[in-house]
Amino acid sequence: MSAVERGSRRLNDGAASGPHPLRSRLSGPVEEAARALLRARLVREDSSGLRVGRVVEVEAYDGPADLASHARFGRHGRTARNAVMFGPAGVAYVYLVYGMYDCLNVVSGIEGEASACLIRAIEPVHGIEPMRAARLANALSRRRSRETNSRLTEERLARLPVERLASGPGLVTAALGIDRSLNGLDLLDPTSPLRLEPAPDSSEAAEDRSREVGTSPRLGIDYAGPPWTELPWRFYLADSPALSGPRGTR
DNA sequence: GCAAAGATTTGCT
DNA sequence: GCAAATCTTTGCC
Repeated sequence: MSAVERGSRRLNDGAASGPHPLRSRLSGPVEEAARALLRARLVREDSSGLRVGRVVEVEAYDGPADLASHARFGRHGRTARNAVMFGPAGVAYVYLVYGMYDCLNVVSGIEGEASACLIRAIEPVHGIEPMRAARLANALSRRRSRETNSRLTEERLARLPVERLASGPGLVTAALGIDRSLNGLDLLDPTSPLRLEPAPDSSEAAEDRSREVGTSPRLGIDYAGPPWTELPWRFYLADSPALSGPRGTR
């Protein structure tokens, strides 16, 4: 076997690797991409170990015509920030919102389309304590926490239920240690330090598949105006305790 | 070069 | 329930 052939095989199962199981659906219409992301595993592998979450809430953003999308900027095309949105499906688009929180999107559709899905919440599956530690480090890095009472912040986070560790777009990135340095990363590459994997073929995943999908308008996009504020482009597993809140539909 | 606003979260009233 | 925190990006002068 040549080095190239070895590189095209999975490290652990030895089977030939075909196209990524999510690639086809992520390359389709953005609503289908959003539904494909529900139940998928978001996997973070770095110096603090392995962290895995089940995607339970996403929002679809449909390219430059969608006035709620960052792809609408750039009168004559793309801007420095939204450039990766115009790339192929499966690329990470990470941006800073409100000067404080990083948000993770998965680029979808075909190249040049610039549609993407915002990961709004995950249910922690593995690496709970590293997630909690990352949330704490993130909270303490903010001036507000330092000036008020870091002891209280610490105690609150220590008691925070597992399903609240990543129950919002800014909390997903905090729990998994995701920032803008990961912008442009290929989430469909099984060797990426941040990647997407299909729900495993197990009884646990069978339960996942029976969970109902709910939809609602997207949150926090009043600036876009109708019809964009009305489209039911937020998708979530209806029974999840990890949905974003308190503003979210719980 | 400058002003305005933002795909959020938290803590206090 | 409301407003502050915080800083990058964008559009316009």
